[in-house]
Amino acid sequence: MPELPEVETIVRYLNNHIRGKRILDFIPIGKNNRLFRDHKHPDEIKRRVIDKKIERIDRVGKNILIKLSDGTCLALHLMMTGKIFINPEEKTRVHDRMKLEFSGNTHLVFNDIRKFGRCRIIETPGKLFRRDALSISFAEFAHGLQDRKLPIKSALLNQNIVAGIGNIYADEILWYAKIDPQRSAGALKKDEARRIFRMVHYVLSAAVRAGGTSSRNYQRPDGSEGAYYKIRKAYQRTGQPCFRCGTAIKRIIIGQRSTHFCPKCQLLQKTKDGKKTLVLDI
DNA sequence: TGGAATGTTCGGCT
DNA sequence: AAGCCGAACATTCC
Repeated sequence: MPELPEVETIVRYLNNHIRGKRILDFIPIGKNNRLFRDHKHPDEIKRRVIDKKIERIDRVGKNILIKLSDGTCLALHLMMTGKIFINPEEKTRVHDRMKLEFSGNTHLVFNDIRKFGRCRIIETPGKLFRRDALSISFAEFAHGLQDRKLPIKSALLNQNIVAGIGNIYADEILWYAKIDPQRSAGALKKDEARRIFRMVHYVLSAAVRAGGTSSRNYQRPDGSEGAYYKIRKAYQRTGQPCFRCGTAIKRIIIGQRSTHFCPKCQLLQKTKDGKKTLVLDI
C-alpha cells in the first residue's frame, strides 16, 4: 500500500533513472482501462507528453508529479495496488496498464492489479496540492484538526487535512504519540497535537530511510522490498505484545478502516477527580 | 465454496 | 457542511 514513504522512495528512484530523458511514446494497455478516467481519451495525454523532456519528478502527498519541459506535469497516483517498473522484461505482464518509452532505450511501466490508479495531465501543478505531511507547519496541522469531530485516526487519513499518511503509518504515528485513535481530532489538547505532529515526521522519515514498507502490494521500482514492516510497532500486530508495556495490541474498526493500537498506553483513563488523563508512567 | 478482508479516493446521501 | 457509507476492482485467505 503505497503511502508517502513508498512514493518518496519511488520518486527518488525515478529522478535517478528517467530525469532528463525525452518521452518517445505513450502506450495505454488493455481494454476498460480506468487509469486515464480524468481525460476523455488516452490520446489526449499522448498528444501532451510525446516529445517532451522530463525536467524532474516531485512528490506531494502520495502523488507522483512528472514535470515536463513545457511546465505541465504528468501526475500518477498508485492508489492501492499501483506499481512502477523501470526497464522490465519485454513481455507485457497481466496487470500492466500503461507504458512510457524514453530516449536511451528506457521504459516505464505502470502496473496496477485493482485498477484504482490514476494517470492524468495537470496544467498548473503547485496550486493544486498542499499540506504535504513532511512540509506542513505545526500551525497548519493544528488548524486542520481544529473543530473537527472525527476521530484523529480518520483525520490523519484525510488527505485534505494532511497529505501522505495512509493506514499503516497512521497507526504507527498514534502508537508513538500514545494517543487513542478514537479521540476526536478537535478535542485534542495542544501538547497532544504537538506530539502527533512530531511523530508524523519521526515515523515518516524513519520509513523513508527504510525504503518504505513492503506489506502485500508494494515493492520498489527495482523489485526490492522496503524494510519498515519489520520494525513496525502497531500495524497488523493484533494480539502481539506492545513494545512499551506488553499489553496485547488490539484491532478495531474506525471509519471502515482496521486500526491497531495499544489499549493501555494509548488509553485515556479517568482519575479520581474525574479528569481524563493519559497513562504515561509505563 | 464463498464471504470477508485488504485500503485509497470519490461521490452520493444525510 | 461535516461525516458516514458504498463503490470502484482483483486477489488472497480461511
